Amino acid sequence: MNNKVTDICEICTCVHKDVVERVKNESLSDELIYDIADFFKVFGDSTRIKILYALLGGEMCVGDLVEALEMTQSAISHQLRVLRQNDLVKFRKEGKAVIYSLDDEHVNLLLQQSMCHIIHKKGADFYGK
Amino acid sequence: MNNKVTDICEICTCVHKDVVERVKNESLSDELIYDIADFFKVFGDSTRIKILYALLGGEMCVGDLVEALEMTQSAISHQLRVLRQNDLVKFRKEGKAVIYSLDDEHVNLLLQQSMCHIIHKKGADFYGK
DNA sequence: TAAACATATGAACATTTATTCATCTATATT
DNA sequence: AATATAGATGAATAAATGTTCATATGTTTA
Repeated sequence: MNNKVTDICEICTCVHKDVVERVKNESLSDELIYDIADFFKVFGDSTRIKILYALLGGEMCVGDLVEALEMTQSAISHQLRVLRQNDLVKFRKEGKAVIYSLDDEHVNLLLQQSMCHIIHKKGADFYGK
Repeated sequence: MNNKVTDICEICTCVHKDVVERVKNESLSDELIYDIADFFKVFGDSTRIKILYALLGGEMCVGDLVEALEMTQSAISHQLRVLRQNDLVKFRKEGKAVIYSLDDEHVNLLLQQSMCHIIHKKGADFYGK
């Protein structure tokens, strides 16, 4: 098969019209779809997960994160920006330091849930090293 | 600054030892971190979100998805593989057709939650087109 | 005011990832 | 058995993403 988006209907015959019709009617706006995907994308990076998990324990300045996660200051800072832009962390300034904390109640819930899910599924050890 | 991972401790002085110590002790295994990030990564693509959302309404064959989402059969099939590999969808064969459905109770919950979250935050319209 | 420090950021580079194209497999129909 | 159909998949390409390097900004201290 070689479906162009424009001529799917004529070529593909294994179609349940009622199902397709219903799904098309109930479809979400493209904008919402992208927002949902982007939301998850933020959680889809190990550095950001580490940062978020660290902040679950309380606020931390950038230097703390750099040392605790053993990564460069630049890498941490770039990822903090992503988290900021998506309203997952907030910050306050204290002299030279910038102190970050979780911004969102949902974050906690979401991380806990996903960990339960994964641990349950893979039987992974919770704490490591 | 120019932090190498190996010499962070000597260079960076804005560090709260107690905090760093605690975070290091409570850190998750690298494996679990990657599993969590990978888990979210699966939801971080608009095509996969569309497929999952479509399947929330009930099982569908590949051809139905192709037509409903107006994408090529190949693109749909590739993404179904990702969803399969992550145990988010299951399938049964019926003649030539392969019929997919959601595999996991969590998926429903997670999608609903994230949508609520985003709609709440952005005030987006739920249904679109 | 100059120097030091904590953090942020732009550009470059490397890696990952999604889609397309072509082809392959398996089932069904003639 | 030959042909048609539904779906899967490998390779190639284009786009997105994360890290590093170098440098900029803003605050504090000497």
